[in-house]
Amino acid sequence: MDWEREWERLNPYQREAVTDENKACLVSANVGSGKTTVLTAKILYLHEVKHVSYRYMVVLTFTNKAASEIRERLVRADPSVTPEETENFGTFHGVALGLLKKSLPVETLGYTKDFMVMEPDEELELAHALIAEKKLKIKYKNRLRKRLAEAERVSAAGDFGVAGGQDDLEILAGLLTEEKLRRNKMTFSDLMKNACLLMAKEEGEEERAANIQWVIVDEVQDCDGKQLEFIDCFMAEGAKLFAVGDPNQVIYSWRGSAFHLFYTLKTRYQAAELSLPVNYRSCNEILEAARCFQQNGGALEGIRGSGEKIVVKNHYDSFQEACYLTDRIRELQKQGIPFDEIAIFYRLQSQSKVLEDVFSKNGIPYEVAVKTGIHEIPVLEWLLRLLRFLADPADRAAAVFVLSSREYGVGISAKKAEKLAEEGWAGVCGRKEASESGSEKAAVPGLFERMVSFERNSAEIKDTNAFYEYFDLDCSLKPNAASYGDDKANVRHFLDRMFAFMNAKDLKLPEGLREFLNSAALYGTSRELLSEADGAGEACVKMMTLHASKGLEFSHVFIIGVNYGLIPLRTKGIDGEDEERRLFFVGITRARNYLELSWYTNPDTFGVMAGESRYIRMIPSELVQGQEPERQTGTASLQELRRQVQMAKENGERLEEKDVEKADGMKEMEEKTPNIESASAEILVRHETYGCGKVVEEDDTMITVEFDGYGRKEFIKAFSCLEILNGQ
DNA sequence: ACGCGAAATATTTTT
DNA sequence: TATTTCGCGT
Repeated sequence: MDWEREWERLNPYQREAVTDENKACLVSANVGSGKTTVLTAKILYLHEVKHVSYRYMVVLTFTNKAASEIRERLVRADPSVTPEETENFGTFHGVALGLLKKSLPVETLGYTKDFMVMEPDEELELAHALIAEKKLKIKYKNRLRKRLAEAERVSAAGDFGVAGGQDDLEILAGLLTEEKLRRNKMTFSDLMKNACLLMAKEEGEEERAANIQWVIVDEVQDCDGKQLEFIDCFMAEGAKLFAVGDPNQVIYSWRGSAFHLFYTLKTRYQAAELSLPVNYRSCNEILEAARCFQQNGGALEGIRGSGEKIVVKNHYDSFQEACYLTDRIRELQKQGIPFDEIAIFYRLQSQSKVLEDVFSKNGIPYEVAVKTGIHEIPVLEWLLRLLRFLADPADRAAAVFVLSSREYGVGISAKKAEKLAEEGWAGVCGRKEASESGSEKAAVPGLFERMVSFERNSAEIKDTNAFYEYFDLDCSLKPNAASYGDDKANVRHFLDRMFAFMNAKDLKLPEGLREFLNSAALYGTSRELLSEADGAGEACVKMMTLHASKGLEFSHVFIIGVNYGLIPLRTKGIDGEDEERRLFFVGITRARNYLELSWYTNPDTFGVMAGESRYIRMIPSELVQGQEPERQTGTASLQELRRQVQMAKENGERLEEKDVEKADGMKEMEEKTPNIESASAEILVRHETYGCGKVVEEDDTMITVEFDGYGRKEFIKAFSCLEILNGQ
């Protein structure tokens, strides 16, 4: 490979980081400063110049996406790398799983080598089953997942008893651990915990860990305690550390990432501190604005020069905004900006709904960045349970789910399925008594029997078709159902993936299935497991939360709802507020060329204040291209109509609109709003389900509409989806 | 089983 | 600030 060429591309700061010789080196990498480039270059440098085998490096990332990006770049620069050499390149959890499977003595903890990864939903189900079985008293059962995670963090931090549980949460946690061990399963956090535990033990460590000479970490600022400990295990064996991260992009501290992490690492390993100040991504105006939200004082230098000013806009409400964005995106597209270079960021997932509605009505192709995982597709969720049962016939909950599923099961109640599963158990244990409960079995189609006898027959099932036919899946997927086509495609695609995985690893069915499920648990959120039918294709406008925007970049970025109460979100303490600021920083630094911020005059969500967020006023005005509030054309929302009426009436009698400082702008507006009936004789509206109707009464919060055929209906204004028909 | 006041919680999400 | 849930009283 051509190391010289790679070297040429680096700036002096990047070079310094790549060649750093310290035992531990912490690189404070600013946004858009070529973090991944440095990471890849470091790996290549160690290999090419220092002659360190890839095998002696551990490369840790937070997400699968980051892991595959590094691997891709590595292969591009050095096509000779093999997957075997880079076994320890991956996510923290992936690498931990690999170590546990290959070299760590899991037996000493009571596990066997073929343990399985337990997905979060499975753990939650198990917890609920245990609560029912042991009659535990647990408060806030619907927030159990959060409470358990919290309890685990607290106990990991060593504050025993501080949790001071008023319920049986701690007992439950204990039982859960026991049960997981009994079932030979580990959750994501168990993977980290157990890997640390076993690596810290002395026996056998010299042979294994002493080989690791370098630990290379991406996005260190997101590490939690366990991940830090994992790194520490390698360090204890004499490995060197090269970690890259950005303290300004700590936006997941609510998930347990340690905020003082840079400081901790610096003192623990006397790490050298370097920085990558040069931002290659954004134009000056955007960087200038970003600096206002930087908390960690490192310099942020741009090299791109000036571009467009930042645009700040004010919309009446989110509906108006969505209409405006529709036009704006069309306009941009006419100027040659492709859809997939445009992104819209917001604080809350729920904010995407209005945009989705308006965009799909107006034919703007969009994609909401939600994790389109397996679990959101019912048929795959069902299949997954089936596979889980096949991998572990002791998993009764999985069997019950499969059989009693309304959509794909055999149409029996959960209770009956439970009973059957229990009897089936007896059947499996002592097969001779099979004829005993003949009447029960005859009533149930063959699905269950096939599930139970799968293990015996699995050797003959070598591909998707064989599997599909063995279970007569056409029968389960119900050819008459509307979703049959999609379901079948999804199932077959998933099975294809499974068999491809097994063939690639040269595994047969029973073990191969377990391996595949483990891998699906860790990498399953990626789109690869889903059918290509949905997703792939034309360029789309991307819509996502500010959190989800981290690590991405776009030419044009719109951040919407920059109001008090949303950005920043109303938070508990000062530290939470700091994180909101970092979140905003992350958002604005995604933009390469154009950034537009908008806020609502009349937010339609409770708890959100009218008026621009303090954050907008923190941006120096010379960077901002001022803009008058947009006058609405075309379809008017109810609120907009009200505004127009008000404007007409108070013509000349100017409102004190300069008084932006006031947070109670919304209240003020409502007080000054005249009753709509005094200004307009008859207003016709349309409702999604009731059709057309006439407004008969309206006050500040409620509106009453008379519909043909439905009579009078009352709506709360903030929630009503009424379209004005004669608003102009 | 139901009603009431007090208390707690809300948002972001990868593996 | 609004909604949900808990726990205690009937």
